[in-house]
Amino acid sequence: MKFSTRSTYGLRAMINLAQNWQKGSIPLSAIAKNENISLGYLERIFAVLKKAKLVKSEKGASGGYVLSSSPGDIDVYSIINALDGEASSFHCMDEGGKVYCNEKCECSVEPALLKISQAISAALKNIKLKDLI
Amino acid sequence: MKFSTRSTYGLRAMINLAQNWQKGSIPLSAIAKNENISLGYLERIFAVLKKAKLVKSEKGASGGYVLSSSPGDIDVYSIINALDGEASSFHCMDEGGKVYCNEKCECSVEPALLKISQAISAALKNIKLKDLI
DNA sequence: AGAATACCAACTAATTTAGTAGGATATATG
DNA sequence: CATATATCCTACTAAATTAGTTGGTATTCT
Repeated sequence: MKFSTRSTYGLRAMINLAQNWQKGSIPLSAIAKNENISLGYLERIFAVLKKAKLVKSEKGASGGYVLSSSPGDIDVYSIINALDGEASSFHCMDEGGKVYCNEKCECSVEPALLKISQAISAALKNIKLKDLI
Repeated sequence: MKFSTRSTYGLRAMINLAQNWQKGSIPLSAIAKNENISLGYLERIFAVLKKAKLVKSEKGASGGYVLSSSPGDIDVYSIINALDGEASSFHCMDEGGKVYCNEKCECSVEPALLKISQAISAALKNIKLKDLI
């Protein structure tokens, strides 16, 4: 289970923003250069992060992105969940955690997969950006 | 971060084996039918699980697969790690946990990604097959 | 002998991923 | 006001991965 580059890039960028939090808006071009990530790709990643209300943007010269709340209030789960879909869920599990592997599914594995899912979510929710600086 | 069907199928099959542990070898055809998974695909999944020494096989009629140790001794981390590569690692992180996003990488995110990686691994190592029956 | 099983390799269609290209819109600053 | 610097938006593409199929071979129980 590897994280996609999308998640990885997103996380690295968010950590970058957290490190420069007091400096106000940071343009993506700076982050792209810092982290050696393609600017165009990073733009689309930030479109998602913005939609998830994890960052705010300011247009125009000297604009850029800022965290929408303090590094202590944003957890890793939210970031990964926004970028790679429902974090720690399984192929045969829908958004609510319901398993649908069989038609007549009184599926014996449902509680098992759910348990694993929740363990990972809990672990990620417990890590805040502040802890990663 | 979704688990691939490979991991999901593998987990479901392993849970199935754990449930039938006392019955000895179970043929893949039974699991495939039970779990509604394509037999050919399941065969390749079990080739990996066997290589990782998580299951043992017996050829021939009335053969099949058994867990290599008791359901209390096999954890979810081992299964997912075998099937989907180093569990909870990142795009820019090699097997040892070293980050290589930049050439001149005294990379500031390395400890961060490592911390996340380890949190997930720990959560998964803590769940045994026995806990999922 | 025959059936059931593990084991193995090659091929394929579909999807996802990561990245590129080219622009439109907004805004701070000289 | 002009310009540079941003976000924002859409479409395209090459590469990789994924899930699955097919057609076998080797082994062993009955």
